Amino acid sequence: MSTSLLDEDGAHATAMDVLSPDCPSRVVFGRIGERWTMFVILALEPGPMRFTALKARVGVVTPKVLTETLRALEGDGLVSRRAFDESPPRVEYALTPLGRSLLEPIAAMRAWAEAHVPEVLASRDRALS
Amino acid sequence: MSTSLLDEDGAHATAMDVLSPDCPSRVVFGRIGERWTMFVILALEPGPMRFTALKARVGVVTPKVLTETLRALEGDGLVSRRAFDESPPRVEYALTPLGRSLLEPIAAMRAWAEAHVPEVLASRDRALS
DNA sequence: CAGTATCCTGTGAGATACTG
DNA sequence: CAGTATCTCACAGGATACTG
Repeated sequence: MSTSLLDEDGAHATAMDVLSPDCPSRVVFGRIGERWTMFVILALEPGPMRFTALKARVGVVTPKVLTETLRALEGDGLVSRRAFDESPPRVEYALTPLGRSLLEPIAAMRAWAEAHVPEVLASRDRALS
Repeated sequence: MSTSLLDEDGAHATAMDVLSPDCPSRVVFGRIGERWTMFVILALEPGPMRFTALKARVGVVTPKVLTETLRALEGDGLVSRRAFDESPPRVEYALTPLGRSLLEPIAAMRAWAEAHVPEVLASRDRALS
């Protein structure tokens, strides 16, 4: 993958590349690894949303951290920020088309979670004994 | 999702649940958030592997961290550990069926990365100016 | 070979308070 | 309302050395 993005052969052929330090995959796995990214993206799924509403949906996140996350996602082109020149201020965050496209693989993860989390939890219980 | 795993309606209906503190999704997103999980799983894709070989595939990881990661994945039932009573010692790690099933959503992420990482990187460049 | 055992550090993230 | 500004800290993770 780091050497050939358009590689057309099977999964095994590119499996090693993801492990190379300069592989673009690290970008993705690095970003989704950040604690709040996924939640913000999922929270934005219904549509454009104001800061406070977003914060409420995400839950316990502090404004500082939410802002940091949003800036990062903006920088990645996954989220757009639109400020209206009003008083009181009004700002709307939304997923960009690129950001919306991430919903699909995230959905795959969620589907996996729904299907298999019970097994994982059972395994964890067993591990404790 | 936290309230109804078998919910059959659309994505929007369950979008909020993932944000609840007790949602099982957190288990997944929490685990994949750990820095080395994905890499270990991907590294194990080809088949059973010894500690040192695994370490070499994953790259720069230290033995301590690799061990921690493996123990966690073992606890989750995603990876199995098999020790042969020989000298020198020999241990083989492998994906369990459950662990192998995780390869699918991971593949979706990788596919997304392959398709869109250039856009993300371009956006980051723009953000720096 | 397959790990442990220590020690150490950066930083992601929380708490709290304040402002254009 | 939509953030900033500080301060603080746990802890994931790294470096290094050692062992059954």
